[in-house]
Amino acid sequence: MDSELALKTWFRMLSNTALIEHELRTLFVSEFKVTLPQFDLMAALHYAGGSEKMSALSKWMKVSNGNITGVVDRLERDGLVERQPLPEDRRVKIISLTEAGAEVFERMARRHKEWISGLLAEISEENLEQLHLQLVQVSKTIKRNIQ
Amino acid sequence: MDSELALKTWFRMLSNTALIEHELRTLFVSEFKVTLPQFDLMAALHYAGGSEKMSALSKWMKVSNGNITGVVDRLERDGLVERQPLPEDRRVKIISLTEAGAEVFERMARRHKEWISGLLAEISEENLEQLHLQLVQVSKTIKRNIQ
DNA sequence: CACTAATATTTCATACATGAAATATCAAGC
DNA sequence: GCTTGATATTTCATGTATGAAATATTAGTG
Repeated sequence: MDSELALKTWFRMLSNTALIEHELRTLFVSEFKVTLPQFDLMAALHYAGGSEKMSALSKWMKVSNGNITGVVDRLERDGLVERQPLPEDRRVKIISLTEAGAEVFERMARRHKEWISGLLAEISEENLEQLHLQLVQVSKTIKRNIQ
Repeated sequence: MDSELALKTWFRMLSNTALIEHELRTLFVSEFKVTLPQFDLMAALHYAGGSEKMSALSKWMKVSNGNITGVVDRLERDGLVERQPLPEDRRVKIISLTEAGAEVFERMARRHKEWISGLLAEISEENLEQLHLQLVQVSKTIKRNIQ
């Protein structure tokens, strides 16, 4: 196995990801004053049907509990999400999108999709399909080699 | 152009990168007590021939000046790099790997390559070659669409 | 030579990110 | 009912990250 090729491929994957992330962060902040982690958390809430426990967010987003606390703090301060108690278990906090948060999220999700497809626009459907399949394979391989 | 496919491909690229980065971070910290950004900075110094100006590091690593200051502070504290003045321009600081830093870097670079090729081990040479080529194309496309 | 521009680095306020410790609550078994 | 252990969240110390302001120095211009 050619470990130089593996390394080159990894560096390219890393730099592509960094480029796109940097661009997305800039766009989100300038158009919505929302950071990427904040958008990710709102997306997690959206796909969970609107509300979720702190611990479930932490697991889903694969970040630490402490991290979620901070991101939710700032989103709450900005009126995009709210914390509610769960009567039957007073340890739990339920986080949900506020009305304003849900409205902003819809607009952000639409723009996000436009931005991504804009960045990858000139890649042919066929190539993109093939790339996606390969990335799925890579994902399986990595997961096998990590556990 | 299928923007759902573009989005799926992006998510897969992002999650693969996050998985590998997480694994590398864990391995670097447990085996060398060095963080990923610290390794990256040492790698930049190594490939620059051993020493470099702060501003050149910032440009090369595509991070802000303030960030470089902090990473260098901690590497200096741990004895892996040192700051030296440049007599002919007293604004400049030259950062270089110490003897200890260079020695540790050699070991880290070797392990890094082993880890990456280990993670991607079961991917055939042919598939890896193809993936690399596609990622290079993606890189060109993105850069065209960002400027 | 004095003034202004530009360049190099650090400092600051803010926001992530981690893992470990602290706090609060619940659940199970005696 | 009380202890013990598990679960949920927050707090803390540390290390990235950004962009803007502050500082120091150099270079260019009248």
